[in-house]
Parts: sequence; C-alpha cells; structure tokens
Amino acid sequence: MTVPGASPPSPYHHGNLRHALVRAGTELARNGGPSAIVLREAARRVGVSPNAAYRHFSALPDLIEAVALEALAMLARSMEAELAQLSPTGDDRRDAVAYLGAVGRGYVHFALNEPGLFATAFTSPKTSHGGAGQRDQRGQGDAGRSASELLEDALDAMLAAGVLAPADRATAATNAWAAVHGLSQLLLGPMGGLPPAEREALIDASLELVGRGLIIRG
Amino acid sequence: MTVPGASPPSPYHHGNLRHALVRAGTELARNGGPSAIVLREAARRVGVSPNAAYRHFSALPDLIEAVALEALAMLARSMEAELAQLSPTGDDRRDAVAYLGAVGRGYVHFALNEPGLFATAFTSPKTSHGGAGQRDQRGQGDAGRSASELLEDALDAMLAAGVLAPADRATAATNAWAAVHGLSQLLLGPMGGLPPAEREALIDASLELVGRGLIIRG
DNA sequence: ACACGAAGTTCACGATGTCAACATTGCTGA
DNA sequence: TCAGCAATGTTGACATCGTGAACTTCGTGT
Repeated sequence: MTVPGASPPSPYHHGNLRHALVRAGTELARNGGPSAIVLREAARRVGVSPNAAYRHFSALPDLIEAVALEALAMLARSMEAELAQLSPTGDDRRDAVAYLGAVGRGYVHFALNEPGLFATAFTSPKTSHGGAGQRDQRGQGDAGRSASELLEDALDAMLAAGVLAPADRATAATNAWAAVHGLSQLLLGPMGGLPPAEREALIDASLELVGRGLIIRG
Repeated sequence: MTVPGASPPSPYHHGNLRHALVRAGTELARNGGPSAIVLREAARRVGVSPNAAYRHFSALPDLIEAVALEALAMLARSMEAELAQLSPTGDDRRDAVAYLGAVGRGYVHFALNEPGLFATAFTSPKTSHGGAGQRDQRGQGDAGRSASELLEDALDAMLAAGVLAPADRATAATNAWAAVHGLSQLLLGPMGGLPPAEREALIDASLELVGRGLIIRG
C-alpha cells in the first residue's frame, strides 16, 4: 500500500522540497528568530544540497518571507483557539466584546509562546529592516481567516451590537492592533521576566483599556 | 592651527575607536536595521582593521548593543524636541495631557523618520531574536532623561493634575507605551505606504484613544 | 633608558549566501 | 514507445563575514 503523503524513494526529486524547507526554516526561527533562518542549515536538515533551495526561492529573504507567512498562519490559529473556548451568552453586546478580548488574548499568547516566530512574522520582507511592505492578507488560520480578518470580524460584531461608535470603526482596527502588538513587544522585550501572574493581569488591564477607549460610553 | 577635534596624526592608536565604531555602526543601522550592522564594514569605514574592534567590543552583539543604546538616546531626543515646542497654557490638566501627547508624537515620529534605528533600538541584546532583556535605563537624551523616564514624567504630571486615576497609574506606562510602540510598528510594516495626511490623522486618533482610556471620565 | 600594557595589525579558519555548469528525473508529444 | 525537454538537484568555486592567535607599535611610569 502506498502511503498518500510519502514520496516514493527517489534520492533526487524530494517530492515537496519547498514545504520541507519552510518547515525547517520555521523550526530554526522558532528559537532564534528571523536571523536564525540559515539557508544552508535548512537544506542540511532536509537532506538536500544548499543550492537546491534556489529552485524554490530566489534568495534567502524569500525563504524568510515564506516562514513569516507560516508564522502569520499560526498566529491566526492561536486566535482561533482562543475564540473556540468562548461560550456565547446570548447578549450580543457582551459577546461582541468577549470576541474582541479573545482575539487580543490569542495574539498576545502567541507572541509569548512563540517569540521567535512572532518576531519572524513581523520582520518585513526584503532588506529585513522594519521597512514598508504589505504581505497582509495571506497567512490564514484553519478557518481560512487571517489574523487581521479575525480582528475586523470582532469589530464588525461590536458595531452591529452597538457597542462601537460608527465614527470609531475606521481607526478601531489599527488602534486595537497597535495596543496588542505593542503590549506583546514590551512583554517580550523590556518587560520580559515578569512573573506570569502579573503578566496576565497586565494583559487584562491592557485589553480593558482598549475596550474603554473603543466602547461607547454609558 | 590644530583643529580641536582632530587627533594628532598617529597611524596607530585611533584616539577614540569605540565611539567611531558606534557611529559607523549607527550609520549602517540607519538604513538596513540591526542586521546591516557589519563589524568589518564599520571597521573599514573608520579605517581600521576588523580585529581592532575586538579591543572595544567582545563580539558583534556588543557593537549592536552599543548602537541600540545610541538609537535609544536619539529616541529620547526626538521626544524632547516635541516637548520643546509645547507652550504651557497654565491649565495643569490640559498641559499634562499635552505633555503625554508630545511624548507619544516624538516616539512615533522617530520611528517613522528612522525606521532602521528604531528597529535597532528594540532589537534585544544577544541571541537577537526578540527575547528578554532590560537595557532600559540608559540611552538618555540631551536632558539626561531616557525615553521611558520622559513617559513616566508625563504620567506623573497627569496624576498630579488629577486627570489620571491613581488606580490606573501602575499600568498606565505600559499601556501607553504599548499603544505607541504598536502603532509605530504597524505604520512601518503592514500599513506602510499610507499617505502622510492619513498617517498623521491615525496617530492623533490613536493618541486620543490612549487618552480616552487613561483620562478620568468627566 | 626601558620594560610593559594598551591598542592595532596580519594571518588563518570555518561558515554563509550565491553563481555557473553539470547531472538526474519524470512527463509529454510524435 | 521512446526521444527529448523542462524541472529539480548536485558539485565546485568565490567573496564576505565573524572571530581566534600571534605579532607589532606606541605612550607611560619607574
């Protein structure tokens, strides 16, 4: 019987080298961040010559970009996981806010659990130095929604439930994203080594502040 | 006439190699970010052999760290510049809030004007991958205050003026920092290429949200 | 006057990204 | 069916990088 995923034993023609290299690169990035993604090492782990990679990536930054996309997908999955353990109360207003909170928590938790991949996900393409770029809409989770789409969904729900002022809708995504992204960055960097308890408290406080800023006063 | 800053013509013994290397490294980081800091290139620009650097830095990460500190100082100076063009109204409450706004604006503007240095400033020491680390309290501006100290000053002023609830004081710094840091990151990355007008508007909206979240309701 | 230590230099090595030329494979059209 | 072709890997080579070891210069204190 032929196993569906297994490639027939051909020393040449790996089967799906591209995926294998991305996986290896992801593993490298997991500890060590984007700068730990080393083309030769990835090839070595896959058991292929270094230059074979050039059949699938124009150069190193291309591999890194592919890994970043993979990381982005994992981010989305982390959010989905948090959303999954949400139990709707039936109160649309409350549920919408809870939705947003779950999205935020999924984001921060991914950053904390996978610092290397998180850093890689937001290492901008080419030139590597935080420059501009919009890889954006790919990197989807299991439900086929990207991280940014999940956030937009939450905000739409809030708008529909009437807890978000229409005037704020436009900037809400950026503001919420910024708050959560910045928090993650700080928790990983300058405020690393914070005891988990305090950390969780800080996350909650931060998410609450986002809420306070966004939610219609009443 | 001997120029004050010029070192006497000694081919050996550069005079202040360390500073020179940091300056060269800073220039490299300015375009290209932390990964563009190349020890050999820095030495080359200073006109010295690569290994001379090892008399002043234990290894590459040490140089990068020094450049990061320099970048942090520039960040503080950017904030100070924004603060300088503030004209107090005499209304403590209003002034305190304006102070916080200026700090935030200085932060974001530095990030936008010097993306490479900004990225370098927040590249954590060693291992390079966003891990933990607290270089923190150095990297001061011209007034001798670090970026984080300037932020704390603003919050203290708000507390004194009664626009910040004492209960919020503890988490305020992190929240404000996170919002501004995240915004910078987004503006540089996924939302790069945003027309300057919209960008400024977004910055204002974001800073206002921070205010809304922090300022005592009334 | 002179040894000594700090600051630079040269030589050398292993690793990396990438180019050019060559080898192997599997599919495809006559 | 089978020759040939494009895709996929391989080998060899090169410039560059970070870094260790040994040597050289030079200002200084005794």
